[in-house]
Amino acid sequence: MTPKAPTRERILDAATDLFGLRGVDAVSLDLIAAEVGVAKQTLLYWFPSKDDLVQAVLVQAAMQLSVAIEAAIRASGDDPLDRIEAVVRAVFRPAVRRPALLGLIREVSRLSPSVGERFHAGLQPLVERAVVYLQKEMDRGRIRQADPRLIAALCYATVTGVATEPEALRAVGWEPTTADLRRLRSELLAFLRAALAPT
Amino acid sequence: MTPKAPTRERILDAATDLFGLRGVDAVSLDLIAAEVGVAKQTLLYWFPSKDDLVQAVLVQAAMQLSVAIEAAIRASGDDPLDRIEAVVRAVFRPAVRRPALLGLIREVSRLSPSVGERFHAGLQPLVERAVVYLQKEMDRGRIRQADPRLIAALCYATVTGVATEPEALRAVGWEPTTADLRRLRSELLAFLRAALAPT
DNA sequence: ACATCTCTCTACCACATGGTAGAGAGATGT
DNA sequence: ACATCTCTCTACCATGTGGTAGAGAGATGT
Repeated sequence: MTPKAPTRERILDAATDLFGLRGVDAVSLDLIAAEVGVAKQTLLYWFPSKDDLVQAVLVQAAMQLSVAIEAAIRASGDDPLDRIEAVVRAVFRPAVRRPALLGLIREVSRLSPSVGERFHAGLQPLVERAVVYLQKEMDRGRIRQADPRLIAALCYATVTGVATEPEALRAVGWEPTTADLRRLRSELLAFLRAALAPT
Repeated sequence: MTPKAPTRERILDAATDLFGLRGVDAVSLDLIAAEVGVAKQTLLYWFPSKDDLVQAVLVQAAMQLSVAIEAAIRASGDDPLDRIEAVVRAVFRPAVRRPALLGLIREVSRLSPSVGERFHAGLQPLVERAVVYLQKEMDRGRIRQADPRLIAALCYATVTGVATEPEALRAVGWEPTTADLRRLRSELLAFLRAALAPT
């Protein structure tokens, strides 16, 4: 039997999956508690309120994604398209292992402003760096000239959109098999490369 | 059966906005009733349950989008990139007038399977036509060679993603002004054109 | 041995929610 | 005038929710 992870961590993990999969509103503290195998009050001991739990979950998710992205950037080559591909792959990997991760991010917009605020602040440095980088590469002519901020948003929308909308993918006959997943990733990368390549 | 009672329509309209904006789970029947200015039981008279209301809202939204898209296609020229641009503009227009419309669609994935099923079935013909069209234009060499089904999904993800994630746009300094909206649309179109243009 | 601290539990509550029952008020058909 | 149909309402309920109060069980420090 695997060593029992600390209660707090197990709660965070279960909450991440459930929130990302079904949405924050649709998941009750009772459900999470049942999933973890503890009493609801144990949840409320570690996280004084549901909002606190949501916030903790978001902070952890943002951390994990940030770390994965930073690592991918450091390990990637110089060409901007290669670097972007590395980032997308880095985002895809955890998203596959835990499909709820990206779905979670989309929950942010409908949570209380304070929570969204903090999440936003946490990712801001990453966003700024990305924008600066895009601008620099555009100036160098290695990426198509455009508004780097909107390009960042568009890439983000494409990646998270396609990774979090199984409904849309099923509508075009896609299925969550390993093979289809690989095809999806490769088409996504080709799509982004084409969208960003200098004219 | 259902005469042109203004009440029913007003309920549908309010529900569309609220569901799309805050999510189905987060909007109570009481809230919708208050918004419309009737008693909750009046809602339950027109729509026997909340699920029925949700379904009706989705059907209406799908209809509106379908009609807008069909009209755009019919009115557009022959070039596939122009045609795609026309469709995107057609989707953007109602989405701006009523920001909740596209947000609503993203709710589908977490509703009861039966509701999702029906919605899916309603849009299926449109999707199939789009895929066939993309394939044909790829064969003609007027669109970049790729899997037409995944291309459809990717375009969908990009458009709805960017139209429904104010959070992501705010993160890059975007604001919902008319001017910024126009810039966003024009960048989005350039992005898609680049992504789809033949190599 | 005692006090304290950490962690989990049972028992309970106030409240919002979706939904039921049924009455009243006009309109409409005969 | 009467019956019926359509529409909206007030009153109420069963359930699930987030959250409180506080006790018990170990471990740890003195």
